[in-house]
Amino acid sequence: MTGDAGLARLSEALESAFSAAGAPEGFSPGLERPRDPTHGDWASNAALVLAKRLGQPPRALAARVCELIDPAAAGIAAVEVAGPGFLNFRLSDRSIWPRLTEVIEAGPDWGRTRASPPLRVNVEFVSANPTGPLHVAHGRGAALGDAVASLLEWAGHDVTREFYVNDAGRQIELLGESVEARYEEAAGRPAAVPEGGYHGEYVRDVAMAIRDAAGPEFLASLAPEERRARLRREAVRLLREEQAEDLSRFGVEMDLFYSERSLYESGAIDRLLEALEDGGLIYRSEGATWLRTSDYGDEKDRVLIKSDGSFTYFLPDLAYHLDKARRGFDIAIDVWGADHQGHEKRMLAALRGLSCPDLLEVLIIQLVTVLRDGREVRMSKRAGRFVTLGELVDETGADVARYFFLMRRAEVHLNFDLDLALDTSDANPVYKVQYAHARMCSVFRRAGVVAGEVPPSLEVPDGFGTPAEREVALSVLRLPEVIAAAAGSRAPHLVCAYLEEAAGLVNAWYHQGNLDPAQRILAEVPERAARIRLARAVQLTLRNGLRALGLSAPETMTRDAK
RNA sequence: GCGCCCGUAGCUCAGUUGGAUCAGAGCACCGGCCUUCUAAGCCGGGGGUCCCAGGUUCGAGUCCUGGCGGGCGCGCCA
Repeated sequence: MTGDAGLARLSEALESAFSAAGAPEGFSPGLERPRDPTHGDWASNAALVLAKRLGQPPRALAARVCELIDPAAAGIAAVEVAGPGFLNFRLSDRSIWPRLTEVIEAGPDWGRTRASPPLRVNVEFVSANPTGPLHVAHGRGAALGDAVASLLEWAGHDVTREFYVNDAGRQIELLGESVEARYEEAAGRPAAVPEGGYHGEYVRDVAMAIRDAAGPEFLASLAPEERRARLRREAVRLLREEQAEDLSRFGVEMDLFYSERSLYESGAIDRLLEALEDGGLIYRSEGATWLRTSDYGDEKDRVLIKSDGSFTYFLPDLAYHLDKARRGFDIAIDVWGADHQGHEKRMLAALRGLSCPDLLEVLIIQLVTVLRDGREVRMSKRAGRFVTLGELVDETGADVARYFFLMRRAEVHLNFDLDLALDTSDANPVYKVQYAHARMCSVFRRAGVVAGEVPPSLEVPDGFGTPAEREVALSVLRLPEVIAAAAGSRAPHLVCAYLEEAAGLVNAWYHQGNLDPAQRILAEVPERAARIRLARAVQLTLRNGLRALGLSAPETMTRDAK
């Protein structure tokens, strides 16, 4: 829960040095991590930023700050002026070890930070129509939404995971008619799936399941209207259950499934229409009722009530989003597929018109292409032919599928490479990270220690045996800031990149022992206890990083016989 | 035609909030090492006009403008 205490020390020492050098009140020098390790552990460009204001050459200013900074207070071993006026800092090894102690003490909470202020955040994702199984695109939304939610929790916010169920409206009617057609067919009566209806094989399965559960005589005894209503209701219920089951197997647990139908029943839609009427935000034209979204940034006004009297999708959806504000959420994050991108402007505009300008944040995720043997696996929703999320999880496992969905930014088209996903070597980034974690656990078993009982702090060693060891230690310390940054920018892929890098450093460190047995973690040398503690710190870091993304961190992994 | 997203190594992509110490990773390829602290590795190497052209700046892969190329969306469907 601590953030980075070592960085805070350096930051304070640097600030007071700048202040003594004549920096204006309230100036806080920036610190960043240089890409090039020869530039030290931390660097500041503050002298360049201030040079003009203070009327001094950047290098001279930097040199002055160099003299003024107190190395002991800052926890640094060296500071130097570089290039046009950068300050490069090298942390002292003695200041790093106590921070590893903090990592071990934090244990399962290592990586969590406190948010100020903590916000109530609603993350809405998947929200698939209950008209069929979830497919791979839903999987990407599920992985991303759940990971963003989790990262926000790790960053100290209060999060609700929510699925909006479109259990009303035209698509549900079509589903009911499609199921009815399959039911009639099975009874030997001629019937056809309606125009725009659902043709997938699962529709037949659903129809049969309902018939068998209710008893064929019972359904046959109902009046046609009643039977259709029942088939529709039962189909929605079954498909919702199936979706929830698929999500659960994928490791996603929703806090709330919010029913669209409930908005009609609670009167929320009527109240919204009244409020819109009173506010003069709607008008009638060509027999329809329109919302003045173009007054608030949309390209054109949008229909809420069609000329046949039925509602568009937009009306209940708007009522739903207003309800999120009513329930007290500070932020509502919606995860939408690229095909819904056109709705973003109208929803933001409508909420602006209804005095909720800052509520909604929309994350648009681009499409997913599944590749097998380097070729695209073609999908067709109309023909009901697609890769379902369930099939994907069966084939790759939940961890692999989730990781592959998360490792790219949401804005880029995703190529899901099934061949790489099924590779169990370190070439597969998921296994690379999980293996590194399992290796550390193996070291504990070999040493006969229980991971949770590794003492956080014995005496602090003077330094690190090798540069590889030092790099691992510094990498470990970055977890909280990486998670907080990923949460802030709603970008789980930043955590993936970090974990892969950390795993690479761990592997390099570990494999040194193969070349030189004295470098093994468990070598009988004085450094052994310190190395076990570093192994524990890195194991916690990998595990908590994986968990913050919603993945597991196995302690043992069996490899398939080759 | 309009809107959103993308364009960086052979391939897949990172590059954090408006820059500096930014030409990067993984895979593939080539060369060397290891056969283990179980978990298919480790080290090194080649390879790039960061789509193009302007602009802002002391400084642009990053910001602005205009092009070009690709994806998606533009219903009183959801």
